[in-house]
Amino acid sequence: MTMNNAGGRRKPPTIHDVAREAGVSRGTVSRVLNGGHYVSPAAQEAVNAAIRKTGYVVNRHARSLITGRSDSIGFLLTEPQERFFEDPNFNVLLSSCTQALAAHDIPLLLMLAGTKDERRRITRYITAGHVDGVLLVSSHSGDPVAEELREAGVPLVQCGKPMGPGARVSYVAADDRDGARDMVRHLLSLGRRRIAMVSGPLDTPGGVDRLAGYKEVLTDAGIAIDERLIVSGDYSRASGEAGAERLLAQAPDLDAVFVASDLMAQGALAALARAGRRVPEDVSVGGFDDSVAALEATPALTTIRQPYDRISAEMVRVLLAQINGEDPMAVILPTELVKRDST
Amino acid sequence: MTMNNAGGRRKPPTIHDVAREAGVSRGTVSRVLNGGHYVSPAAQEAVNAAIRKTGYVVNRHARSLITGRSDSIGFLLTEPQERFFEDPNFNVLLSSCTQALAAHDIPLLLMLAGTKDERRRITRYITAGHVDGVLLVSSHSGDPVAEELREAGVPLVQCGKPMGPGARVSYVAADDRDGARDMVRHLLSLGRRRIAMVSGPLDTPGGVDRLAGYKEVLTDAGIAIDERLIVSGDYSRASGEAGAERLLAQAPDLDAVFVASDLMAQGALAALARAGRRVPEDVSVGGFDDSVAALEATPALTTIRQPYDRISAEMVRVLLAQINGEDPMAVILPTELVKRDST
DNA sequence: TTCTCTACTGTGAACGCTCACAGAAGCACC
DNA sequence: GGTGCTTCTGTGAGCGTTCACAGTAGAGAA
Repeated sequence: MTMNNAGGRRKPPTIHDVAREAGVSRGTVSRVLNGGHYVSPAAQEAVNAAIRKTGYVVNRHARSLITGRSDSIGFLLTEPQERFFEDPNFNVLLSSCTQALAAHDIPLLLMLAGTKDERRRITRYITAGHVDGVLLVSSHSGDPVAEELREAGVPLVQCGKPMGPGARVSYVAADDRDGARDMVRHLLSLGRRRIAMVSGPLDTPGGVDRLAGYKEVLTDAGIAIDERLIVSGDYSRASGEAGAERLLAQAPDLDAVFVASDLMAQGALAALARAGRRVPEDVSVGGFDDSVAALEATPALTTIRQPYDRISAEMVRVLLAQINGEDPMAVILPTELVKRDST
Repeated sequence: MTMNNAGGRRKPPTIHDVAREAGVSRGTVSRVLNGGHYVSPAAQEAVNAAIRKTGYVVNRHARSLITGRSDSIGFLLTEPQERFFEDPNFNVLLSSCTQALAAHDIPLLLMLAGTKDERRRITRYITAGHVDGVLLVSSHSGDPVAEELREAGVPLVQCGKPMGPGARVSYVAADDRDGARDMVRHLLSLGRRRIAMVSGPLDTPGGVDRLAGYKEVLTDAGIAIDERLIVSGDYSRASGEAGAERLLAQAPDLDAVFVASDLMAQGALAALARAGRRVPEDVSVGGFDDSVAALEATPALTTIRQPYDRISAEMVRVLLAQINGEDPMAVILPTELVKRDST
């Protein structure tokens, strides 16, 4: 029935047109549009018919001007774009956030701000009020963008723990330290004693916490920390490969490697295979994330599962709460050890 | 100097506050904001100082309400999300579109509408006027979303030729048919005569045109078309692998395969290797796209380069022109044969 | 002087919507 | 018959901008 303005040139109908068509006032149409409370069934019906007939779509600019809301959420990624495409975690996180927002009928806008220039443009867009809140993903979590948005009063939830101690910013994260503890305990239970680690970047809480969990369990077990058994990478596959090579050179007697991400673990497996070490016979390998990278690896990776679906759901919940005026909060979710063939 | 509203609770300053602070009228502030023509240097200066002092940011909702513009562009992808992450072409297309828009200081909003539900939500968001125009990427190019947006009068440029014949919708595409011709001529020049093809989906113009180019060159060379040498896939790696296996079964005497995408070609190479065929000695393999998949393949793929940077630039140019009231138009760009190790 | 032109500035009226308020109608209760 | 309550409806104001228009001042030409 939307036979009009096929060319797209004519002005779209306004709430006024709908009101006239339905024989009611603007107020009544507005009430129907926003939930339909205190509207008689007859009026309800008439308005809906008029909307169908005119092909009316609400002008969100006009609405936002009054309400101060845009009813949309931004998913902001400040990583370089290649990382976004390389790391399967983003895929999972993105689709589960989309799903969580779908329950509230809110569209998700993806914003890739890998370059400085783009970061500026996107920040301006956000602070102009085009989205009600932001789900922020960035591994460098002392991110200036986060600070800028927070200062501008934009509701914000970060994925992963931020670096600074007392920053009043919401975040949702898996319990990195506890996950690391589980993995190292598992490796110990297999009889391994020369357990190496490829950690994440040490300027991020995720990198620091996983390493801390590793050291804690070893110390508790009476095993001295050997710095030759520790290197760090940046979560990319290539850095995992390089890290494992370094470990093999520094500590050829290692009998297990705990790698702080599945993608890095893939690289490490490649390096071990090249060095002639059999996994899991000679060396046990543990990953972190439980992304598809863990399943695609040969052998399939034993890893620590990050509950991405729950993380997304919590991020959305916290963000919406904050949009409604609640205070920032932190949520830490438990991880789970997933045993496969690499240990 | 933006010391105010750190908590984000106080109302942001309006153009009125700036005007008062600078001792001028709203009109003058507005003029400074929009290019600064017909404003005295003194007023210019005063307004800029007032903006800095108050931390004023223009309210885009109010602006958009009047101008009918939002100064942002949507990049809409109606593919399933996995495909987006798998196919390196999207990465390239996306970043070059971002770059092309950056020249106009326009932010790009990425919208992934893989599911029907999400498609509805995003379509509503777009038709409500939240973006000025849409760059649409979808291989199923008779896409109902395109039709809906066109009907709603939203400026739209599609990447790749749309399916329907006379639809008045803008698009930018590489010359698929000509690219295919180049590749098949190249294979012929190497002395190959049993040239097989893994085409794209035959319900898309890209799939059809590349196949047409293949048939045309063979026919011109006096070689009869053998249907056993032709299968089709969906551009994914897996479908390329399956396609090559089918070809090997149907026509074991093939001496070349032209695969309609690099990603599928990767799969085909895997299948050929498993069957013990050496590339390029026993079988020459040609791809299409020249994405990173072509370089990552072993051996490196000879392929047809799609000029993604030019495609993006043209998409943006055509879209902006259309936003400014110009008529839809089609742009076809030439491809280029890139010789590497697989032929 | 007077007129015209240019450079600049201020003002009211929109843009399309929501929100608060006032008012009407119907019903029940004392 | 008044009073209070609930359900529904219409109206005016206002959100923060831009835009068209009117108006001022100064320079140069007649």
